[in-house]
Amino acid sequence: MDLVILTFRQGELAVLLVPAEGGGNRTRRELPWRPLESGESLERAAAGLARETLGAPAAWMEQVRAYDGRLRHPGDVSVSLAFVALTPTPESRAAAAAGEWVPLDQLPPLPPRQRAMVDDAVAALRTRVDLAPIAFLLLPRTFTLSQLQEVYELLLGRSLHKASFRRALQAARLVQPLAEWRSEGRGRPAQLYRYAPAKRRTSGRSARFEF
Amino acid sequence: MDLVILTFRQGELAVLLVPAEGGGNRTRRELPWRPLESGESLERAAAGLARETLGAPAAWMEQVRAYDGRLRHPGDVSVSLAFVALTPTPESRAAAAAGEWVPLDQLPPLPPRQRAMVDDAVAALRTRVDLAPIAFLLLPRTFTLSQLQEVYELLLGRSLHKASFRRALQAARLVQPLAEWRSEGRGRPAQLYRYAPAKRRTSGRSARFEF
DNA sequence: TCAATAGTGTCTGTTAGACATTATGGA
DNA sequence: TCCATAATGTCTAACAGACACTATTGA
Repeated sequence: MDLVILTFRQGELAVLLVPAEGGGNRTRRELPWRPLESGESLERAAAGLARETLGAPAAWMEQVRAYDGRLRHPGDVSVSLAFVALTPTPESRAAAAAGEWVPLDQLPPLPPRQRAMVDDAVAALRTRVDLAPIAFLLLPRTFTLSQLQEVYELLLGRSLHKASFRRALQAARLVQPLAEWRSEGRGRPAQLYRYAPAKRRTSGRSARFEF
Repeated sequence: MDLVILTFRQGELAVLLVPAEGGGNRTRRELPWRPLESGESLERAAAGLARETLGAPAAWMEQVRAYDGRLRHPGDVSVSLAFVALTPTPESRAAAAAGEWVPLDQLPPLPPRQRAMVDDAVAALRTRVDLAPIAFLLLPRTFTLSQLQEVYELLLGRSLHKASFRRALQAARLVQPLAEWRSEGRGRPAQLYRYAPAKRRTSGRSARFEF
């Protein structure tokens, strides 16, 4: 069982890597993983591994997929199961309990199976981003709309139109403005928001043929 | 490893069930499954099991997810991996090599873990139906647009507007009309089509908040 | 004053869905 | 003839994206 723990940090998606076990080269890093004990609940095992590595429970977890022996893995296991976990932006002072946040576009060489897991985890998020409020789980409790849009753009892999993004967000009634503003350098300070979903929309999306 | 093999038959989605092994009650049926041998490729094992059960290779396969011991399974395995497979509408004469097509809404009681697999397999299809041309894999080589719309409605779980469906289909340039018509009972005969994707569209779908 | 970012109002082209109408077979 | 289904044209409301503009801070 391997874990892809993701967060939003410094304008990028970052994954949590731990020092490779087995000694050897001391600079090598890898995804957190451990053998699955028989009879163990998958979700419980993944949640436990996340808590150990992160120092706190993950905000969200989901299975990604299973992998077989065709890609090399640091353990000599033939089948691995990958989970993806999300956690809010870590405070700069308190890093993870064990490990280091590495931006997705600065990944060191990983064992091939783990490299595939990272890619598949992000792809899995991408397919769920407009069906579940996962973007909010990557941000701190209060955030600016520009930060939120940045997360969506990272997850979707493309830039979004600002006015349209805010219109859709307002229509979805997902966030609540706070009486606080934050200055991020040069320009006008941004109002802070918090995630506060109101009521469900009756989706009503039609058949699309996007392939 | 368990297999959820689906097809479109008589206006419904149907799943392929085989007689339960282990003797016992001779009317019991279950999903096809077999233990995974260590070192075996997951995809290859699933494809082999599909070919044995179906008598022919499946048109498409994908992992669904892994399950643990919290739900009972006919084998005494603690962890199962479910795959979903699609196959075109079977000819009425030539049934599956081993097993029987059962409409999704007439499922007999299944082992709880397999019941969850069926639900998850359909849910997984639902999320992919507008991202991959899986609907065509459930139909025979030639089909009417009403049949195609019926498949989409079953996969999406809701009814679609006929004119809009055909407009979107035409814009996607996925099907080609044939010089054949088929009469389905009372009304005007329907033109037959075949799957013939032309060129890619540059998706361009924006951020949606459908939850 | 300038640069940079936040936030909003208006316009327009696209499109999903409603509605109506024609086409064509079987009963 | 009537009915059921196929297939298509037109209209409208909704909306994504473009554009422009105002607001508010730091340099």
